[in-house]
Amino acid sequence: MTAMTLLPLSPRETARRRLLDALRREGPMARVEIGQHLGVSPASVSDLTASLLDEGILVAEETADPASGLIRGRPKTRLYFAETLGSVIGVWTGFNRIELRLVDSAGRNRASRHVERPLRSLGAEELMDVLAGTITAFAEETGARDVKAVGLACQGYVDTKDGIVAWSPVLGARDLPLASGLGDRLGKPVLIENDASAMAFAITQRNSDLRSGRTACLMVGDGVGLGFLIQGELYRGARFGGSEFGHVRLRRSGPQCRCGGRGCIEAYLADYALHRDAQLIDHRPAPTLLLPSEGAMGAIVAQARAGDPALLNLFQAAGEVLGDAVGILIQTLEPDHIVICGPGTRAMDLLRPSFEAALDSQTIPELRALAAIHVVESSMDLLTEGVVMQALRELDLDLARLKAA
Amino acid sequence: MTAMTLLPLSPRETARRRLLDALRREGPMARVEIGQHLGVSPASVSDLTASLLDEGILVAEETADPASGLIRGRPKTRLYFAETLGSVIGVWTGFNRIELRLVDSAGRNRASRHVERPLRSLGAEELMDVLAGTITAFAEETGARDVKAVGLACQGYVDTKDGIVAWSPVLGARDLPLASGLGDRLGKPVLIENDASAMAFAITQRNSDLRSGRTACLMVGDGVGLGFLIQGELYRGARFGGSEFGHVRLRRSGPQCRCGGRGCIEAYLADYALHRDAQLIDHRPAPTLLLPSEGAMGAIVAQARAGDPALLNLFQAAGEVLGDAVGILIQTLEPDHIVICGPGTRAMDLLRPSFEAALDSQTIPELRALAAIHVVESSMDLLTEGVVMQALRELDLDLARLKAA
DNA sequence: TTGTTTTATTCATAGATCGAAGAAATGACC
DNA sequence: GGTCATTTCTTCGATCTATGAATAAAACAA
Repeated sequence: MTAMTLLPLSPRETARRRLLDALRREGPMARVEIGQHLGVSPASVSDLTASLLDEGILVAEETADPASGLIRGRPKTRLYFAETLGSVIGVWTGFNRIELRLVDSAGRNRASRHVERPLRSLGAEELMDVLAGTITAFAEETGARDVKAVGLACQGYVDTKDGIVAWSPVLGARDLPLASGLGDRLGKPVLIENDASAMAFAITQRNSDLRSGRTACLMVGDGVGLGFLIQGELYRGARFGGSEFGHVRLRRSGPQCRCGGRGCIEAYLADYALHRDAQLIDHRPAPTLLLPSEGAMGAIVAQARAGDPALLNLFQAAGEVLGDAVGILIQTLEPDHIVICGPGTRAMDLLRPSFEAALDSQTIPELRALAAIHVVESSMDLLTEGVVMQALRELDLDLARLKAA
Repeated sequence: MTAMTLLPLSPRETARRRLLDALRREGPMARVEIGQHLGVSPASVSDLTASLLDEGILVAEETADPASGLIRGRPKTRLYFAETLGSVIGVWTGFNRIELRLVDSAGRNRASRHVERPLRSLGAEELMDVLAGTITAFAEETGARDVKAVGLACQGYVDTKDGIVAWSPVLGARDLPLASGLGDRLGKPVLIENDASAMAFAITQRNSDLRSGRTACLMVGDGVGLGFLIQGELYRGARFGGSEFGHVRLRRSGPQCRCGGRGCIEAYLADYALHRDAQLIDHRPAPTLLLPSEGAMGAIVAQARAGDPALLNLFQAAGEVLGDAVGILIQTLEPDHIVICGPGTRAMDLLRPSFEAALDSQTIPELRALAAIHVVESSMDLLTEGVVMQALRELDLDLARLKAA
């Protein structure tokens, strides 16, 4: 699945996308409501929905809206995605874990699962075999019928347009044509995306405030990533990748990072880093870079909350790095919104004092005041949600172009 | 002059702007050439140019293109800006210097000048009186007839849309309504812009490669600023300002910066910083934050090139900071082009070894390779060129809307 | 049955762009 | 000098998108 989103869209395609996006976010709507929601005339909505009904993408709901029982006038006929359109699978690949999600064409969750599986040591072909196998097994287990596309999110610099992983610390890959490799194995279109971008997309889809202006979503979890959106659309750098902000070096000789460098933001804040450093405090065996379980991370956080001074130091240092990172974002991009998200927010109470001190100490107060900072508690499955939404959008376009041809 | 550029433009206005921009960049062109240049049909060009000729913005050249003497067929009639449209003044305000430039409506330079004048100590009203006086005097000296607008660039966070300087280290201003204040005094529309953004705009207007994709222009001079462009249009943060990348803190307890903080990028790289630190080496009197003359800076560079070890250390540290700064830009924004520009490039030979070492040591090689780094030697007068171009663009829009009303 | 109200569609219009046909202005050639 | 070829520019009709206004549709209310 070449990400056609990134190529210029015709006015019709843009309008169509806006309509379908709104329906996925808001649920079934009548034509009038769609018009009001999008700021478009009823005539245009009628025209657009006529094509979409004709193509079988939308269907009119049989049952009337129960809430409208008391109002008189012609009842609304709400429109929604046809059940017969099939489903889409979203995947996230971490250092040693694969998360999977099955959704229908409306984006509603049907099943989700995760599998523990180290991926770093695998060669390119083996990696793609394992992923294809895992996805196929998931589809079979869940009885997924008619899977139309697969979306996959992973850490690293991902060329979403051409479907190539240019660089990834968790896959150990260089210029890996993952989309075509998986696509060939599965016989379906595959869209790939940077994981922080995927989560940022999911979060902004859920909050309309974050879709206007500029929103920087800093995801803290397995790694640290940045998803940056301008007017609700993901920012793309050279080769249409996202950002590798997590691998900005903040301290010249800091702890080891998965990328091979030292002192990266990620090397202080990511789960693997906190877990490793907590192990070192207890003089445990050689640290690994594996993604620790949520249970293990919860134990560390609980121990810190209980007052363990060494662990408190760890979180204090991490909070300081987080403050420095957000400070750089503010002074560089001056976003309207900064969202701190991902599993790492579980320890936000421990991070916050040093986070705010570091942030305030290095930003110009007038500029600091312009950015609203949101903390959104979100787990890894928001990643699969984000990438699945993107795959659905691409599918919408494919269907339109299929009809046109 | 409320910067209407930042409000959504109608399709007609967008087409009109693209046409006039192309004419200013390329010089007089025939309609066919414009069509080829912009990728637009001859019919559309005819339509647009008819309005522009009608409005008196463009005129057809009387003299035929001498190069086309040998070719047969109907000769081209080249179009260009009417001489009668008046002129525009561009201004840059530094810490203790004002640069001025007068251009005609085609953007051609007519006169330029600079004035030494400390501005930091002035109050808001006094500052605007001084600026208005300087601009009026410049207009009189140069015999500028019919000045239609003024563009002013300065350091700091500038709300270009509403014409307010939200924060500026050189003006000591907070939320200063500079555009309206100057506009009232001069009786003309005034556009204000961050200085690094203005220079970035001028540089990208001169090089078409830099107008596609994402271009980050790091200006090193009186201060350090970032102008970031996406597809040739300036990136705007919250409140429609640019970036204050120069005040990103790189070293936790580095040298004093004009912004009041310590260890900012600017505090190592700006002319005032290098000059101050060079003075300190020689145990000269208390350092000031004044902008040193080009002569003084040239002397320091010459002395370093001659092998002065203390000065070489200074430039080595500055180069390292430059490398760190560019590294952050690459990993955060992954631009297609990075331009290092401004008077600071005069010492690029001294900066380069430590610059490249620092850059390579902290960027992921695969990502580092995606960004082309350009060094553009450019003096302060490219700043006034940039802001004058922007004021001209606004004027184009004003004229169109005047006719429409 | 006849209105009233709200929803949805149809239709004519406006704006923008384009391809193709035609008009204009010149040199080439006999 | 007259005709033709060639290139530039304009005009005209067609297409596409979006809209307001008029119309049709589907209910409830009296």
